[in-house]
Amino acid sequence: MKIASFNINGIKARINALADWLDEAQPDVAVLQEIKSVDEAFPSEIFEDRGYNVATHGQKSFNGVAIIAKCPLEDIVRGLPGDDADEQARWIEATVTGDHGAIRVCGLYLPNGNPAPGPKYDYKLGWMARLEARARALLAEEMPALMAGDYNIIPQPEDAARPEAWAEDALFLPQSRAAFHRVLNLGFTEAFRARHAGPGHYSFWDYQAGAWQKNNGIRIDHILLTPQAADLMQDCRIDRDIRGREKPSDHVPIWVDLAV
DNA sequence: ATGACTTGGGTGCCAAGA
Repeated sequence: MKIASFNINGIKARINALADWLDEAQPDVAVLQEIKSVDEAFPSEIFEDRGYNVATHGQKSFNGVAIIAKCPLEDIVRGLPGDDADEQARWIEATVTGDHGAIRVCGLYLPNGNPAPGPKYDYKLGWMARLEARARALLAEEMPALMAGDYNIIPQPEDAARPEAWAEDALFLPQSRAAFHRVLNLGFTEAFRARHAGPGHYSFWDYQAGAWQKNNGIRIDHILLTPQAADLMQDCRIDRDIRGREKPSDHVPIWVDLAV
């Protein structure tokens, strides 16, 4: 089962690029971030025409996440637990079942947090504390599960072409990275790093200042696997070339192949 | 050191992104 994550930076602006990617990559499941659409306006037909079931958790203008799957989406939950006052649509999860069993799939769009320090950074750290709580509960289930999405975290210096440029940024501050590693160290496997070592692997390139042409990228889209899911991993890749296409998102897809 | 792109809506500019 191929499970992908893709921050599409606006569903309306990405319909053609997204349709092309779906036709080629053929993920069985995908979590999408930054749909920037309310649920009622989400163009589900481009997915349904290709045999996907769709669940969205959107809001007006900003954020918004979705999950699509060629199999049924069961037990859909919208919103990250822990703060009933949080109105930002950044979390969705559902259970999908393949030929060899079920897996819980969580899609997330972690807050950017800039400028730091400030209220946006406080929100990021608070959100990550809630993520840690949900992560602990997932591990306690002792079943195949994953948390995939735009984490807005550069885990290590090798995950940025120019780490010095990010020293004061909310994506790379020690406190941000520590919060990410606290979640990871609960017992998750970071799928990409379990299979690919070394620098030069990125999932985001800024639209500005020729970042793509200079390969000035960062790796901020991640897939975290529970031990039961990690045992099933067969592959994990970043679809880098997507960034060079017509009207691209500033992120590219990352995906895992699991023997589910 | 600074600039610069792209998106959606609060529209002909603005906030937000990372």
